[in-house]
Amino acid sequence: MATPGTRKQLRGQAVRRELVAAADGLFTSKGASNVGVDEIAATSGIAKSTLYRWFPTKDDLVVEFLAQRDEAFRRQWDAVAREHAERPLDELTAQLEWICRYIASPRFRGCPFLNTTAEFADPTHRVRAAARANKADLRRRLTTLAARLDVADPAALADQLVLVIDGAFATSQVFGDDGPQRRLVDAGRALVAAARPTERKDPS
Amino acid sequence: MATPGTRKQLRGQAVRRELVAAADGLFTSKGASNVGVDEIAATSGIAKSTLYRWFPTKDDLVVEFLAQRDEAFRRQWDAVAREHAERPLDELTAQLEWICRYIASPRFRGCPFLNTTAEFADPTHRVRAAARANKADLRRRLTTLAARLDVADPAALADQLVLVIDGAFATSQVFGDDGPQRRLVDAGRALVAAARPTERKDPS
DNA sequence: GCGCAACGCGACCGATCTGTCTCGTAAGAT
DNA sequence: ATCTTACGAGACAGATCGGTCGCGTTGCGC
Repeated sequence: MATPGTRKQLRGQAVRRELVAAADGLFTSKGASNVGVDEIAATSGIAKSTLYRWFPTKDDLVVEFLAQRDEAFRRQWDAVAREHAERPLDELTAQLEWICRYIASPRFRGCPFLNTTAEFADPTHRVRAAARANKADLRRRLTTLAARLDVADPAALADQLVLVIDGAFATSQVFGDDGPQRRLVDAGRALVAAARPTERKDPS
Repeated sequence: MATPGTRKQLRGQAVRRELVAAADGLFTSKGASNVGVDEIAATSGIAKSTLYRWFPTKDDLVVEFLAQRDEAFRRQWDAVAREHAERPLDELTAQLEWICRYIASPRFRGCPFLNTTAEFADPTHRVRAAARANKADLRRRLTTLAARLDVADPAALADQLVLVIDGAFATSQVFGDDGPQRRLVDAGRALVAAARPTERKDPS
């Protein structure tokens, strides 16, 4: 972590990044359990023995892949949140909009956290725990965001928003580009509107 | 299919059912691609050579597994629909309620159609097509149901309902029993309420 | 300039996978 | 009673998997 002094450690970190980058591409396009370690080594141009020096098992590589995806997700979320600090409804709309664009981007092949959860059947597996951490974080963020919208039950609204977001992730892989995920933003705003106590049409 | 005359053909159908039943249990608990053909043969008590007589490849068995799950899903949906023929909002609530109970049942290990979609990365694969058929059918049923609720855009509401349903399926595997899937019925009713043009609190 | 550690290359191991084949047997059709 | 056919048991083939090991080479630290 903190300040690697020597050049060798720097190079080591570069090797790690290269490995995770190659693994990310392959895991994303083919599914983590459908990618062999040899293929990752060949794609990254890094020997298999070197790979196993940095990641003792393939599962470690999968966990690191998810950790980096998780960090990217949180960074993107924070960046959007910063642009709509005082307007929670606008922030929610913006968050749903970039998720929608993210799903529609050609490189997207399904939410990596949901995909690995489906691939690894054992709920106690480390990969499942890594995926769960991301979704728990999303749920938490939505709860604090819902609390800033004046609704009766913020936790309930947050969970409903989790449903439409993960639903958009999941269903986008079943149908193509014309799937129900296009209604994500509308669905989110509809849930907020229904959760509002009485009035209507009043952006806060 | 139609009337197997001889006793031998009858026995053949029984063997098929036995195989699919064993495969269903294993595919559900461990994931289709994490189950070997030998294990299915051992569990069902049927020789592997016999298995390959009825299902030329393992993929055929997975497709049949999905087909039977699809038929069971449609039968359940139809049965619930029949009980609420003239009250579309009640029907939707009832449909979401049994899906919620279905997810909460101890044997449930994730929607088989979403699971196999995540496991088989190739969108042109037959298993993916079988899963897509089920979800397209669900989308169609929701569209006709939404059309009976007096909303401006039935197709839009149907897609939003697909999001919460598939979201409940997906997120239930990430979180445990206390996941956001508990809000499925509330979410569905909220989407309907928001899609209604003006009035409020009026069950039709 | 010397020595150590990281790297590339690739053989290798044992386990597991899908799918094939052989053979002995038992049950149904005629 | 005979013939046919489905079945069980299990060996077998060919491929792929995760992971280990040894060896030659290169480059950084001292």
